Amino acid sequence: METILVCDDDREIVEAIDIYLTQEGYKVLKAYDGIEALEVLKNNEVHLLVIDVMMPRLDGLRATLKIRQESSIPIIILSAKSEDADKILGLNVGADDYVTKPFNPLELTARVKSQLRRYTKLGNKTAVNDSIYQAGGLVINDELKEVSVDGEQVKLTPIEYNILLLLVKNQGKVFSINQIYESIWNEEAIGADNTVAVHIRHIREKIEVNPKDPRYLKVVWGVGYKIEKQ
Amino acid sequence: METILVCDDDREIVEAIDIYLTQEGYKVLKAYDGIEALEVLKNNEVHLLVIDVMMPRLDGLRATLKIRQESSIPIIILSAKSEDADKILGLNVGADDYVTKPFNPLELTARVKSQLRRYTKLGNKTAVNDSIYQAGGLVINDELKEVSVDGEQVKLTPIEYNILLLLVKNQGKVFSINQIYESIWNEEAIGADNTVAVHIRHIREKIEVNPKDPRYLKVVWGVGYKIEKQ
DNA sequence: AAAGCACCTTAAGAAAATCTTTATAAATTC
DNA sequence: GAATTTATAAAGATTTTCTTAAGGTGCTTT
Repeated sequence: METILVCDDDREIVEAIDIYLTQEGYKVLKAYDGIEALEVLKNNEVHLLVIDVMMPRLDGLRATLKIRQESSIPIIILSAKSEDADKILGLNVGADDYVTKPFNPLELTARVKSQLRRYTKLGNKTAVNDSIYQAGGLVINDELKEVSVDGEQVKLTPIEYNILLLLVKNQGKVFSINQIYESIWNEEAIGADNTVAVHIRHIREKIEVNPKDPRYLKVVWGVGYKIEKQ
Repeated sequence: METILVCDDDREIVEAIDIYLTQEGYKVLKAYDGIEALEVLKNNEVHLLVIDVMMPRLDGLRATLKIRQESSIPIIILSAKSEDADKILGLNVGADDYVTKPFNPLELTARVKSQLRRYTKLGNKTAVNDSIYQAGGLVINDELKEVSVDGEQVKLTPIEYNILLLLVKNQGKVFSINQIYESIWNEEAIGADNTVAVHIRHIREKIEVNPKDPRYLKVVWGVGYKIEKQ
């Protein structure tokens, strides 16, 4: 369950947002000015901050600037100030979203969910791309050593995995049986035809709907095997 | 330099956005309907998508739905439809932001920058932190299924791994041999003493400097085993 | 159409990895 | 000191994975 901090000196707004977000299954913490928000953030694991601009002591923009120096949690700014310049300033200061008052709480909720989806599920460029190789519905996560086809995970033996990874990493490129053997086993391929062919069969049994009519792992007659770009 | 795909059947809007984003130092690719956008995404590394809703062939919402199944890049939806229900639908379908037409290109630019900051610079709540268990120099990464001692990785068999994980997850707590058996094997522990003891020995051989004088995996005589909080 | 070769398939045999049991030694507790 | 618990090494058993053997099917060339 994610925890959301709502910070606004208008207590009615805080209560209203509390009701909607709690209904969505989130845990809601409250603060009524920027200093209090900093304190709550220091003592709790918070996954998203909804913060008003116009507040006593520390206003929302300054608080955002300070929080952004130490934290990467999503920040949604609320403001009665709807001039474009204010929005642009808030977004540039470090906010992920800017919602002008008065707002529909359902829209705010949808924006909260979108930010949390990004923060907790979708991840970012670095985390996502480095070790993921994809060919249509065939996905290999080389960090976790996991393979899935159309969302269903499949179990491969180590040699099966390495052959498939070689081909998915080099989509569109045809590898002869000898090339496959030498890449995976790191030795000269002498009489290895059948060994590789059996592994190919096993891979197809595991990733293809119909191994006799494969949609991923294709043969190029007289040349070798490939996985086509999807 | 990040690459942004702008997709709208209104070519003047595409050109206008191109000017502003290129001025900010981004590389801009263009598409004029959802099908074209999918094609560009397939053949290029794109870091953010700006996409209009109302387009021929494949509209922006359906395109977003499809793209989200295979990609986690930020998506900003543009739309002349400014009803709250439309915004909520777009955000729920998978968009990171929703901007209603007509829009100030400076505001759109600020929102683009905010989304890219999130995607390329700010960290996210990685699952990795949730899957790391540590007891001094003994670290278990349960997502990668990796164990290391003082920075050196050690190879454990599946049963060894599960026993160690149980104990590290519950540091300080003593588990009897029967409790260990029942937790790992999920069956009643009858005559299992020796089986568990052998695995304990093997674990110690792999993680301890001196298995006869273990610093992690301790016995509590007559009670069971534990890994102390370090 | 026939021959030759490449690819496909199945299952058995071999090898490797892992787990459990056996037998006994060492340590702890009463 | 006796009884019990824990520790240990190695053998035996089981499971998993890989390779080989044997033969079938499909494609290409003549």
